[in-house]
Amino acid sequence: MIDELKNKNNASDPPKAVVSRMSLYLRELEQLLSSGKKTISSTKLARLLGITDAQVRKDFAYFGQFGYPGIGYRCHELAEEIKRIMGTNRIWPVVLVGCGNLGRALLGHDGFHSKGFRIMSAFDVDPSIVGEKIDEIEVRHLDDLDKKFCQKHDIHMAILAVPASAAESVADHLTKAGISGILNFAPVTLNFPKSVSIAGVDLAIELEQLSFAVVKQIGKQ
Amino acid sequence: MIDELKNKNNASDPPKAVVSRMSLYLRELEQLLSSGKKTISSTKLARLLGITDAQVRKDFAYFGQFGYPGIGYRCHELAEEIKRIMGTNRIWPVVLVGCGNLGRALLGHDGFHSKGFRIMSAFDVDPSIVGEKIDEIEVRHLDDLDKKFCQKHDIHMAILAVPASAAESVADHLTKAGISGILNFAPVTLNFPKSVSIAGVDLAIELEQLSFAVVKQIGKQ
DNA sequence: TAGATTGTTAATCGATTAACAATC
DNA sequence: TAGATTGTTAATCGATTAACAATC
Repeated sequence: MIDELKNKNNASDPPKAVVSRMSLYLRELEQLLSSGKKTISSTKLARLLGITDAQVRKDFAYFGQFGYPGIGYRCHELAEEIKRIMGTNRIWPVVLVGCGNLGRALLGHDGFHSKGFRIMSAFDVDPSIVGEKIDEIEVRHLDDLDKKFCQKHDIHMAILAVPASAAESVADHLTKAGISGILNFAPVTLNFPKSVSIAGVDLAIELEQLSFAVVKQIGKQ
Repeated sequence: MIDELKNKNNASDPPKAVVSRMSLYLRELEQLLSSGKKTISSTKLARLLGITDAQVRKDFAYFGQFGYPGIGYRCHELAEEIKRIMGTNRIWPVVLVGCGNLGRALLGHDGFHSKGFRIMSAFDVDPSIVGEKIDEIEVRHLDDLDKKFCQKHDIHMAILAVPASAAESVADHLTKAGISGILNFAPVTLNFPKSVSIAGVDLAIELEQLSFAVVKQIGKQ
């Protein structure tokens, strides 16, 4: 049936919300492992995340069968499966573009390292910053970040921490260099073909969302 | 039980996804305004965000009627309405807890300031950091951040940039001080009563999500 | 007016939840 | 075996989209 084909084709393309929760499951599993837990049930994992047990099982079902009826999930095994699914069962070299306030903090961010992301080079266009050494990494000029560089160093991802006004043109530069994943911290929408994946993090918007919730909360008092 | 029913039926409680898009609309409107645009149609606004025009109109409909048939939306007016809805039509004093690498970067983050968020005080527990001055702000000991302090300075929100291991207990401290909104950068799930709103930003997870998309993309080649 | 565009209703689509046979 | 828990199907719930009368 046509519907069946549609469903099958969509099955290899899990909903964004599911993929997003996979990272949360992994984060909990790492914590469980570090506290010595060997197995976990969907019910308990769900409670940790404030969701339903059915959702946990359904989410995993998009990718395979990882559990043991009567037992639950083996934490280590499941964590490894999720890493494989997410593509974080390897080391990813990453570049940072924009070495201002935020960029510098990201350079030294521990969390990246422990998930296997290695910022192996940093770039800027400001002559007063280019050549500087930050955390053992010498800042290079953005011009050096070209197709040749990305191929040589197997670079597929960039962290973009430039001012809003520069974001679009720098992102364009990155895609021309062959980068297909951009973590964008500039407060702008980047409209690119879907062969380039863009994750946007707008810190001020996060606070704004909190403001909405807080106003609602204060109103209740 | 009655409260639960009320919440479910409460039309004044728009979906999270809608609230999240309101911030994106506002961001686009500010850009349109700065480029001199006076009005914008739902179709054009939708195109800027890669969504449908119907969704734009439906989203606004949760909060009221802001458009003019035949004309569209007046950018300035709509921006002001969204600010009012989000609660960012005022200045919010905010505190920062955790003055490490990331915390320092957040202290000087321009984006917060332009949305009206003012980090008016910073806290830590490390004796080698307490007393230090960062960006004109003296770091105080977390013990000083109590109910009295929050009431005196009208503090409702905190930015949490402490290590994962400390996050839960510090967040607990914050809620006891009367804070009802926490922007959490620690890579842990914080389970709190819903009278406390928590927005979590896990930078490593953002890269992990990108990894998933990039692996898929590379596979297609 | 004629063309443009909103606000809203109904239809569609997708995601979550409940239930339970299968399994260990 | 008995109790626990998965994987999956069907039901429910919610969100998005299409369509169009109302409006400027």
